[in-house]
Amino acid sequence: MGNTRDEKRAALRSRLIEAAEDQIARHGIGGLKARAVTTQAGCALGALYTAFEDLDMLILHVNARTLERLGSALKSALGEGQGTPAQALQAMARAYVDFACANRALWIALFEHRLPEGVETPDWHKQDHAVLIEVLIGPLSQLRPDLAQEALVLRARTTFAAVHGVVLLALQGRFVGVPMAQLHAEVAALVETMTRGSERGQAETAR
Amino acid sequence: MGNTRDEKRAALRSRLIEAAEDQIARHGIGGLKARAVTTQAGCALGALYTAFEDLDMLILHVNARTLERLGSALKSALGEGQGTPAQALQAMARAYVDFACANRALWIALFEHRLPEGVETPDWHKQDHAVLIEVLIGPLSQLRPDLAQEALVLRARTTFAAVHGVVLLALQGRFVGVPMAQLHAEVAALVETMTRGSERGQAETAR
DNA sequence: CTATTTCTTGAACGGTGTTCATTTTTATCT
DNA sequence: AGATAAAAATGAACACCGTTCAAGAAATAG
Repeated sequence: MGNTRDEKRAALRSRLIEAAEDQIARHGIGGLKARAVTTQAGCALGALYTAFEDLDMLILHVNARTLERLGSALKSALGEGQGTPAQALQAMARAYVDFACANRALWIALFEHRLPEGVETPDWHKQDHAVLIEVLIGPLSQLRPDLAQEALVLRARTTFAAVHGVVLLALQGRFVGVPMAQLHAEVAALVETMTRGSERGQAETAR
Repeated sequence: MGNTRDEKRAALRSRLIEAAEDQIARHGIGGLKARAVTTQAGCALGALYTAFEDLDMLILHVNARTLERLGSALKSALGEGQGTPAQALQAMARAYVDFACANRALWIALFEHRLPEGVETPDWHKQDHAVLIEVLIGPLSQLRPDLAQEALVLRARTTFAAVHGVVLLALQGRFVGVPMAQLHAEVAALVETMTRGSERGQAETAR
């Protein structure tokens, strides 16, 4: 049996990711410690560095899993919210807020984690984020048929970032953030304002 | 002379804040080290802890200074952008983007820094953030005279957070962020969309 | 069963923020 | 001014962190 090696290696990686996910969910990204995670995964301290290059890379794998679940939630909301583009955007915004609230620490880890100075995010993980923008392209292109593909992608990033900013400041508990009790309502109001502004603005943009 | 003690103490605090500001500006908030900052301030390692409770508290003082400068920039933009509320909001958004770009690391430090689990931000520093919302109340109340004061404050926080999100993801260099080259244009487009949506939405909100 | 290769282990390393006994400086009192 | 008391500055020492690597354990091949 020559594949026991690879199987054990994969199992170790899996156990480490699971343990890291649990640690981050419970203590935040700053509470992820190499010793705690290896103990919980049932391996030696050094084993972490045979499975992953780095603690940072382990975090990236946790984030990849979180993004996968978040992507599913958004796609599901996009499927259910079939009607006007405005309804689709509202459904996805709601799903985004719900996911962030239900997976607070893991969601925050997606955007709080920073690689050390000079280290670039690996390409495989960059692509994991793409879904956050892709789901917006459809409804946005209906709302703004005047925009070219390039401008549409930019506007999708901007739209995502706007909603994201409201959720982030709220969940981080920042002083300037919206209180959690009003988060759903305020995000809904923002999306409504943005869709209305787009509908009306569409004609004038060409000047 | 009995005030030499307090003068020296104040001078030490000032030197430490200045050194910390320089370190953060050059190496980011993660590059702020107690030994480097005390060396640059010309004092012993332990002196830091006679002047401030903590490295975190030193960072809060740096952030307070940054917020003061940012507040001035926003107020100045509000004063110059006298015309329609839409113009005022555009002027302040532009000033916000300009400030963030010109003070990248210090601005990022405002929102990336997190206190350890369980430690609450002191009240004096919470109030330092208030200006970010206050400058929006005026133009927003003109744009939405239908909203009560309470709802207006909420909407101001949401509006700020939306613009903030776009700037943050861009300056952090996140994959889903808007490229820096398009940041000004996209923020301007977002503010325009939001103001148009508000003007049009104002009547319908009561249902 | 032995020899060889491969992987796993955890003590050790360098670097971090923070503390505290010691020294040095400052203020007070005759 | 000099002696004494109070206060503050100092930096070695501590606890904890991520990461490495010589040594041991395990798996594979002969």
